[in-house]
Amino acid sequence: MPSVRTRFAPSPTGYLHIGGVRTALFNWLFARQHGGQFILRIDDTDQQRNVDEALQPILDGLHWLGIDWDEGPEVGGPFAPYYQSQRHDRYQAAVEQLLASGFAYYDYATPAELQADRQAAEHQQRPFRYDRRFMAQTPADRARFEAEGRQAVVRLKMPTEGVLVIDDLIRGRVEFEWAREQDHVIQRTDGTCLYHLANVVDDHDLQISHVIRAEEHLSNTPRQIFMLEALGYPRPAYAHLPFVAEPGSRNKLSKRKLDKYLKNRDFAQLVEHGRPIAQRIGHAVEADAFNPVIVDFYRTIGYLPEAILNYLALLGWSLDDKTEHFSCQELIQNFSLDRVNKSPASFDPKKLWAFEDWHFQQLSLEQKVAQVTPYLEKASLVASPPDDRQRARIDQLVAAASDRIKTSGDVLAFDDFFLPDDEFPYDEKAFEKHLRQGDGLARLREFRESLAALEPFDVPSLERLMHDFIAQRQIKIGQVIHAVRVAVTGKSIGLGLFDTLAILGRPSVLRRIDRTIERTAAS
RNA sequence: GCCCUCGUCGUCUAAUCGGUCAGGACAUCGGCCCUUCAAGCCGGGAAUUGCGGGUUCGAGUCCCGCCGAGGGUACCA
Repeated sequence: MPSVRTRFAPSPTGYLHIGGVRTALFNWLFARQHGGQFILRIDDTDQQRNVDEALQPILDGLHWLGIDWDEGPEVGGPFAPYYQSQRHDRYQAAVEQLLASGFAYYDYATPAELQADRQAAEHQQRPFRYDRRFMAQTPADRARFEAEGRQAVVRLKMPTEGVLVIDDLIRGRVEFEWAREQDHVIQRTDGTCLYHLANVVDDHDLQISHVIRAEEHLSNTPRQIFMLEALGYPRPAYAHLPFVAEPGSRNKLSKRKLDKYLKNRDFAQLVEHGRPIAQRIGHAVEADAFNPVIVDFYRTIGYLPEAILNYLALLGWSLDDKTEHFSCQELIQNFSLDRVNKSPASFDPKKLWAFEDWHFQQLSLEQKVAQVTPYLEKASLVASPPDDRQRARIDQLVAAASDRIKTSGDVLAFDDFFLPDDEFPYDEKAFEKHLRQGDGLARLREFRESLAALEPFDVPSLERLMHDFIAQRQIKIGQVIHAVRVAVTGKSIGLGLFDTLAILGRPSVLRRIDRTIERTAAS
């Protein structure tokens, strides 16, 4: 049985697109499930800019997600090089073979002539097909055309009749009439080769067994099959995946349309949640990469790779009518191409968020702490690495925060636990409401006295203290708790108050309350 | 224009050979709880399966015709 070999072939564009990840993921899952190889090939045929620089973010993104490749950049492999820009001699050889065997020809039509023909066909409302009037059949023809100052491209000599049948693993049987196909160009006048030729040669050279790619390539498959058969290559299996579409639409998700997506409430929320986190750790938020269409966005904010992979896997694939949560291992075990959907699936930021929440809550306390600590370090809230006191505090905080932390970066919402007692900022609205108005300040002073005498200073004692405190005064807990919270954290939202006080510890709590009381005096 | 693909609640989807009130999840809405936030618990609404025909005792599932969306039709990938 021939081994399963799949590939992901990104162009070095400088970023890893979320739709690209889904394609990579399906290829990877399929290869891993069958004990085959997953190959990373770089489609840099017409790349002007610095390939290394534009490729690195893609490699980094895949590494981060845990999508590893058996052959390709960084790891090499038996079929190197894995960069199309370095494989030109292979393409040249294929072009020559096609020419020699009569499956391709030199063509001397100018772009202007072709354009005119195309328009004429359009006016007559008939399908356009090049009539080969500048096809050179002999060396003499070539010399004659060249004497006229014409330059040659190489075109495929496509069949003019018959039907091509493709058994797509996802779409089923698809038929194309050869007569509708064009004599596509495979080599330009400057000698460079076009994508489809390169693609066919590379897939063959790398012994790709299953071509799993986006559906935009389905219509391109006939010309590729024509080439590979003319070249004598075996036909790989094909699986054309539906697009990952924009939120609430059938259009392909695109990096360029961020402005438009931001008008979508859910999408905007995703960005609004991430922005303060990114800013806090010194990550540029205007940068192109700060965009939920790009994987780096999620890495910056501290999403879990498992959550993203789980969500993406379910975008177009499902196991049954109820299973939603999968680890990578479970995906590898259960994935199958025949349960991939045919229709485009739109990207839903809210659902991704729900997966992130679920996966994060699966983590042990220790794992959560490990996830979260780098964020505190990057924001300079703790030393790097944190000292023992800070470490203990992170443990306590994460435990008390419970599911309030959903992405690693969320820990920064609790920065007040790591700021000096006389430096954490106050939310002015909350301060006004709970400390300047009503009797919050008076309660705070009284409560401070009780706190000073409390022994031991832990959660159960604090609860008891509060209970007695409000019972004696015949007041409701809300009449004191908010004032205390704002006094010690500066915020009106946060952890349970008793946890907050216990984590801070008595000296810190008293200093913070004193600072707050002084602040009410100053106006 | 022509060719190809797709079309089930707002979104992701489920529904063996056609066969119980079209199921689940996310979102949404209400209620409970309550110390803010987050959560938790209980409940609700939401799809005449793109539309119109046909076959059948019975169709989301089969057939025909429309419509809509996307892709291809490049010396783009």
